[in-house]
Amino acid sequence: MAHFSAGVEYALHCLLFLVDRETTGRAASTRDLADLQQVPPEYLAKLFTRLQKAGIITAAEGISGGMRLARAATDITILDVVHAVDGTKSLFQCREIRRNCALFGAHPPAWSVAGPCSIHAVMLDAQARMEAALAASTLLDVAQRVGAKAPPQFQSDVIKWLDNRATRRGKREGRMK
Amino acid sequence: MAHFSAGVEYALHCLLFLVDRETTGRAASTRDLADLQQVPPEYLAKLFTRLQKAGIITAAEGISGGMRLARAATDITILDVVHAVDGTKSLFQCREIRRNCALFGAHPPAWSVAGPCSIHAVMLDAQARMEAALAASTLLDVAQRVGAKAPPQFQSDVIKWLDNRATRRGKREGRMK
DNA sequence: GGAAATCTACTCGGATACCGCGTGTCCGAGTTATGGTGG
DNA sequence: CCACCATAACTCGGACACGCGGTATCCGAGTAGATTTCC
Repeated sequence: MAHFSAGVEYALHCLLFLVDRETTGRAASTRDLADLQQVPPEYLAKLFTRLQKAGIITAAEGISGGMRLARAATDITILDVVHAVDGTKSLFQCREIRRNCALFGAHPPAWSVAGPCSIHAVMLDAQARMEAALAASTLLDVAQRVGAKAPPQFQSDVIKWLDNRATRRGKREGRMK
Repeated sequence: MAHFSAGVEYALHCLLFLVDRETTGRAASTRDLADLQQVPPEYLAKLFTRLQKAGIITAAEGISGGMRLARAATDITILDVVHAVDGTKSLFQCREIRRNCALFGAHPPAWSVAGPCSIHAVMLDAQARMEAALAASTLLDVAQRVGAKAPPQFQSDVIKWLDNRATRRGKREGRMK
């Protein structure tokens, strides 16, 4: 399958909405963000705890709690989010086949295991270039590219949609004042 | 787990031995290559059929058959092998979450799905840089780096080991002339 | 001694079993603002 | 009118079920060289 999990995609899309939401200062709950994008709410909640541990978002508990960005959107790279959600897993897991050569017997000679495996080195280089590309774009970069495609009122529509759901919380059924 | 399968590692290590073997011109059987590196023989055989379909190696059938490189080692990149074994799978599988926005209802507007998803675009760029790195090193590059670490007689020892196993094929037990 | 049959080991391809991990769900615990209630 | 309590909805964390794909194994079919057998 793909190297990056579905959780990375979920998290990134949510964070893009949080970037827009930064202007108003209001927090957004995981349930509302999940309903907004039709993704499983409990699964999303689990992802957000990882984002919080990584210092990308801050969570407010209680009935009017929710998530907001922990630092400026220019200070959060795509790589940060990937690492927070998926951990720092590597593209290639070297099994040190070089030490299994039948000519060596039980104990491979020192020269054969000195330094990194040459195949592994190529893969590590490829991974480093990939991560450099992910570290080069920030949340704000992507959010602006999305915002440039949407019509002007779309962003405020989303803000209204989230605010509407947030303000009718805790109210008794049908007794909104 | 890791993005590149274990098959990629098996195949690359085998191909490195085939590079050394190119000088003598003799083919190497998958069974011998598997025993040389302690990897499962049947699994390796399956990998080699994929490498053959990709035009990386040629196979000779029959009792004294085996594998050899289909073209020069300078003409086979690491990316070629990865694609032959794992197929062209992508780092990131976009699920088009952008079209699931609750504000859209059943049919998302045209502007929301125009062009590639912005998150997907970042991932595609990262993947392109990774693949460029893998396409930059050839089998010969890696083989030379391995050969530089090994003592001089090691390469000939491997050739002798493989030749020894190849020549005692088809002979009746204990009746080698 | 030479031709035919047999045997061995190889490549090739499909079917299948196993198992770990990603994905998703469920549940309980602790927390905070709101609405209702009693003094 | 004010203090207090119950409720709703939130975050947090662990446990668990499900399904897919990577890994590995097995088996049968076809092929080519070495050996044996037979004329």
